[in-house]
Amino acid sequence: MTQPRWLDSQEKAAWNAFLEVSHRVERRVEHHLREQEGLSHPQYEILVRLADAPDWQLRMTELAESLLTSKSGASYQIGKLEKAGLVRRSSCPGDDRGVLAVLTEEGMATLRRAAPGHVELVRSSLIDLLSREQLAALTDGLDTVARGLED
Amino acid sequence: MTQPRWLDSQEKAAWNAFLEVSHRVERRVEHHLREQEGLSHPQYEILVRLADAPDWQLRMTELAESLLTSKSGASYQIGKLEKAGLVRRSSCPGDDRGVLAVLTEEGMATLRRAAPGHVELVRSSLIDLLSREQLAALTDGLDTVARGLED
DNA sequence: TAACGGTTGTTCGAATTTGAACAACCCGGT
DNA sequence: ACCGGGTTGTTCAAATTCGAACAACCGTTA
Repeated sequence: MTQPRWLDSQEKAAWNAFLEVSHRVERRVEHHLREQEGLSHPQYEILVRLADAPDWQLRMTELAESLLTSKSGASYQIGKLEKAGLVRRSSCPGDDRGVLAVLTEEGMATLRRAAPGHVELVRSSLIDLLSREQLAALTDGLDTVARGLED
Repeated sequence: MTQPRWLDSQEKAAWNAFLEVSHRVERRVEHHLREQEGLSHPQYEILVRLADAPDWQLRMTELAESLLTSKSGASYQIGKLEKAGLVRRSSCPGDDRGVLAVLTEEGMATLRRAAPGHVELVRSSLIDLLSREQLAALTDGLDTVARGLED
């Protein structure tokens, strides 16, 4: 077995900073959304994706892939949102296996109510902490990584 | 109420890239470690922190803060690692409330076994996907954010 | 049309995380 | 010595996540 290519100090710093920021930001967002509207971050993301989708609806599988989560996880959260009246399930025309998650008016209203506070938190957690140049450079790096990780 | 400062397209791109990369990388690391040595990512991080600490030991609270997790979460994972023989609990000299988590020889051996594969995954998930300049810029941005988020 | 492999969404059990509650302990001021 | 506020680690219930298993359905092929 060949010698592993250990991380040098710069690479270690990059990895540690990445892990730290990921966790801290995720934690902040989670707490804030919970206190604000009683939503979890996954639930908020579901509302956003449905609001952006044509007719406010998406197939369960599309939703799960978009959220980078498991099918069962998506099913669980949609169940929660359905009980809360923010989303309803609908049969899928042309495919009896399919299920459409559809945003309700109440779901859209909740999203509109939560969005300003959420955006402010995103700003204070990431965007506004960086200069325009830093933000552009960060995005460039993250985009490159995202492309490299596509299956 | 004033108009919220919505994110422009560049800011939205930054936020989305950040979320996507966070999730994808975390998912990759989790799966890889699980298959490799049967460790979760939190467990691996515990072993790393203990291995770096003087006498291979840390107070439970120090550990929890270092991991950016809750005290109960740290307690749970230390319990798992203790059952697996990779860590042992020890009383804390000079403070009867305290508990020291101590890395065992077996724990260190497991870490040494897991480290090369983990480093390779970190490279293929982030480090090696970027040029030296991109990595430096990414680290700069993340460090700035980390400083801005410190409590 | 019957059969086949592939897809879709749900359900289940197991694992994990969190915050609150709690008991035990520490320490500075009285 | 003794409060009284703060700290420490564990336990608990609740929420969430995942993958495997499953039943139902799809489209293609024979």
